[in-house]
Amino acid sequence: MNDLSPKLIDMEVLERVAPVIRVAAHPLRLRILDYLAVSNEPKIVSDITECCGAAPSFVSQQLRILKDQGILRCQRRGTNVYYTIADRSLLHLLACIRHSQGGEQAVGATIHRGEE
Amino acid sequence: MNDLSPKLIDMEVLERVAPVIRVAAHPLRLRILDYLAVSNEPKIVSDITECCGAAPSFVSQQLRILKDQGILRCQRRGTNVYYTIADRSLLHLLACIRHSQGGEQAVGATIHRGEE
DNA sequence: TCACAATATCGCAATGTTGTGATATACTGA
DNA sequence: TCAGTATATCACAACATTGCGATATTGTGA
Repeated sequence: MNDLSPKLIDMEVLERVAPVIRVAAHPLRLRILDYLAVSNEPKIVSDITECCGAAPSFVSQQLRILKDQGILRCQRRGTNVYYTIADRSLLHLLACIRHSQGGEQAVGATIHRGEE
Repeated sequence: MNDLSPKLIDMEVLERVAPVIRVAAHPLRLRILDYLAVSNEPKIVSDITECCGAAPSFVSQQLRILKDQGILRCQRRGTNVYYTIADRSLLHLLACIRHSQGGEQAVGATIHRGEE
């Protein structure tokens, strides 16, 4: 009943954060992030595709979504395209998931907006 | 190229976690969670509705989604229904968002599956 | 019992997401 | 230049989500 609005997170902030969270809300995209995080180096699309066990075109689409959100960055070298994590926001989330694989799970991330 | 699959988070786990993250990927639902977290006590639907500035029917639907995922719990008392946080998984996420309102933002959560 | 307030559900149109297969583009080496 | 490999885009059907207004349900107090 009493007004808590000064304590609440700005609706504007929530609206900015929600799409980033949405990007993480898909098993395949989480897998891509996890793979790139564990690899700790740029990876080419065919490797990412293989580790996902999904159709290349679908993986490519998901890579684009992640890139458009600024989570990934890519660089072409010859016929290959290397993807790497550009925004480490969601890594905390992955770490939490990993640490709780049996029983309770965790999700944690730090969403950077703008520069690193 | 080399096989990192033993280090990767199980696809099964990612598939279980993704829907919970998805539930958080909406500004209104984040607002509801934030409001209940800050209030730190059960709140009735009309209060939640007011703090959301959305149509009652829509808020009610979102409350159901959160309840169905086990994030919220509710209890009717007379003509009112009190909602409260049942699963503190996503609170870490809210805390991270709050701490980074200006500049970089953060998302963090611990997803409990099953009992508290 | 009835009017009323609080909440929930329904029905629906608009929009977005998922996943596939076909096709296009970019680059390399022969 | 051409065939071939790697990646991206397109078109599309199936399905899910968003958000609203109308209607239903639940419980209270008169």
